[in-house]
Amino acid sequence: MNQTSSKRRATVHDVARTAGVSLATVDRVLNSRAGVRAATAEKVEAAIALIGFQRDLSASLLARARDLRLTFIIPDGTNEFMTSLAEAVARRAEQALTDRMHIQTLRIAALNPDALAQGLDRLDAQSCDCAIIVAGEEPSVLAAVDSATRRGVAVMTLVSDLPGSLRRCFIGIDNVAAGRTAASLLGRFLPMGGKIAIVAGSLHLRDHSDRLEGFRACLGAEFAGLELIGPVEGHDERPQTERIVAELLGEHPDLAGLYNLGAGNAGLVGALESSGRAGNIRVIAHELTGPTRRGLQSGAIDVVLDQNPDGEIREAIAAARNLAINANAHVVTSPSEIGIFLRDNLR
Amino acid sequence: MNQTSSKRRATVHDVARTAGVSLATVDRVLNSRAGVRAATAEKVEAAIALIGFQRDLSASLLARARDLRLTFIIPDGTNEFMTSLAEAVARRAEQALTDRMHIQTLRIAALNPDALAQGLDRLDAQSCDCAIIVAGEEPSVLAAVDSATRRGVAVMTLVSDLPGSLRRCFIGIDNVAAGRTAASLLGRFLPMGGKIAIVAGSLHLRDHSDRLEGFRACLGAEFAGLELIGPVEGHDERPQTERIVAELLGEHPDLAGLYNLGAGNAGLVGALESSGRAGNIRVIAHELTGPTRRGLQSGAIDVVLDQNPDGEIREAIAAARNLAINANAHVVTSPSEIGIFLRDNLR
DNA sequence: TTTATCATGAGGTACGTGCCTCATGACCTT
DNA sequence: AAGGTCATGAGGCACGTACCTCATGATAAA
Repeated sequence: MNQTSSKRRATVHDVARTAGVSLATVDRVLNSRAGVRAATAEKVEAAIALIGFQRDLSASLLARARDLRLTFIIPDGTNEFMTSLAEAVARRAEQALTDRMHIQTLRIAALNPDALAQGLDRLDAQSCDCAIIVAGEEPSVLAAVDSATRRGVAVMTLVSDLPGSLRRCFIGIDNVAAGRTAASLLGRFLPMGGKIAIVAGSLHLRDHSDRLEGFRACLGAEFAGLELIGPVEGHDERPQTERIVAELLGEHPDLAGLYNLGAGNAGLVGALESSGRAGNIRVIAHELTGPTRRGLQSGAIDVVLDQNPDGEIREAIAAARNLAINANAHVVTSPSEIGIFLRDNLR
Repeated sequence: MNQTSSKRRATVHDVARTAGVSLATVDRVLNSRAGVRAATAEKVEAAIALIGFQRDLSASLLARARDLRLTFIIPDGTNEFMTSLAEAVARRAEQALTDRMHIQTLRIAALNPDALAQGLDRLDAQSCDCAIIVAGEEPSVLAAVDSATRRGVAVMTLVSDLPGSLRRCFIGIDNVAAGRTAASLLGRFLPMGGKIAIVAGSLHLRDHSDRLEGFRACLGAEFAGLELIGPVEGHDERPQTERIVAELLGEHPDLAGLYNLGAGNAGLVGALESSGRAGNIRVIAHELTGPTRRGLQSGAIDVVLDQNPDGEIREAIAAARNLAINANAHVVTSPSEIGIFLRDNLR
């Protein structure tokens, strides 16, 4: 049974006493100011490690009379998932004020790596402690991430990762697992076999290709009785997706299942409903947004795999606070949970 | 586009100036100390509302040189879900120290309302700001919750709610929705119909009866081709559950699906595996624990519906902080997300 | 040796809030 | 009118950290 331990939390005073130096020196080390010999700095570091000192972030922010400043950079445009991400940020921003955090959102033209890079370039350590970005893997973006990191602006990736960069951590789901999950559900939904079509946004997007990989692997290994059609690309846009889904439906009157691993779900639902076959085909899509929600309600979509924007934003904010406490800590973030929604557990 | 607003956050000084009173008076109102006329207090309240003052929790805790103290009361025993809840609390407790929160866990004999009530009775406002409890609906518990609330210890319910009490909020999933979700999945898994058995822990537990209600409603409305057997009760214990599942399997050689809405999943998996029919029956269970995880891996269980202990604990802590900022605020908490796990998206 | 440079210590103020003491003046009671 | 009660104001100290100035002593450069 955990009893209330009355052990006092270690403070800078304790560090000073343990290291045998003055408060001023501890302060210089903690805030990496000049004027400390390497040997002295090491004594201080050792004392910190010994007594397990952890900077009190709140007191620190209070003393500086400033907030922790986070900047979210989220693609602008018609993608409903990005909109809901931005909304989740906004919701969280209010409460965060209470914890001395100032959260700013930048919407930047989707699929425009240079615009994103410029946005990152404009951030400086004086006005932003941490940037959280949703970005594709492009050279100019990678360069901007590394440059921002070196300027003292920590960068975290959201939804889609940038493994080769200096980003401090990634917040998002395991998209390979998401693809496997879709396959595993569809496989169970169709115990007698049949044709399954795959629709993607663009296979140049890492999350999309990861989902495809997982989907194929699981289907091949566990549900050999299913025949795969596609993938065909709808570029995450409503009209294109509607057109290609309509074509698929026309070409395959016996289509049994459909997996849309990208966006453009308004088009997907539109095509299904005007074909008159909504409800007769098992359909799995991604991201709980207006169109997918309506699809679930009407029965056109069976299952939606989701990223839970609110959870990811919370996670991102928590990670940013940890970074602020210990700038060179290795931040560990486990992939967030994949949300699975049916009509019956809509939130 | 949100630009960085340089508006300063309102402080007690601003409240004093706006209300035309002194700092001391504002302080007396804020901390409900005596010696303020009703009319004056109202002026202060009005000023607070006008300028949107929010107490800075961190500074407040700092000034009092103390932590926010939370006590989790979680049933002790063999129930693996409760263990994982307690583990989630422990994980969170470390990080919480950074935010000046001290988290204590009390494990109390499961299904023992009087022990729980005594535990609550022992908490006083001097040593505990908020209690978060997992409790069944019993008169002695309800009384203890109300008494604790009146003593100044806020109480929140976790997993299972106590609607009639003075508890400040409930953190948990919508169990009726969980039941509906199970039915909806099983229905899609068995498009050709068949027999489905229901196993419960005890229908006197509110969460169990809620799940049953949702399951039946959805099945009746959408999947009329399925025949329902049970519910039979296994009292959340391994041996009893194993026995009754073995009996069910024996009596129904054509069983197509099984829904265990309670615990005791080690017994469920054991019975399925020793019958040799694991994998041939679609099985849905609750709570991602050791046994259900193994069941998913081996294929004995198809889907696990989960409460996500970590998420619920985080939610509870956030709600407790809000309560601390504004003791008489109406805390709104939406039901947490129902986690749905297959072998393919295990975390 | 003298001077410059540097590492370090001592101590102050500030941040927003809680909590304390003491003084002042208004009102009520008799 | 004298004494009492009560609401309120003024101000200080504390919490843990940041950041500043100034003094002191050590070491290196001239």
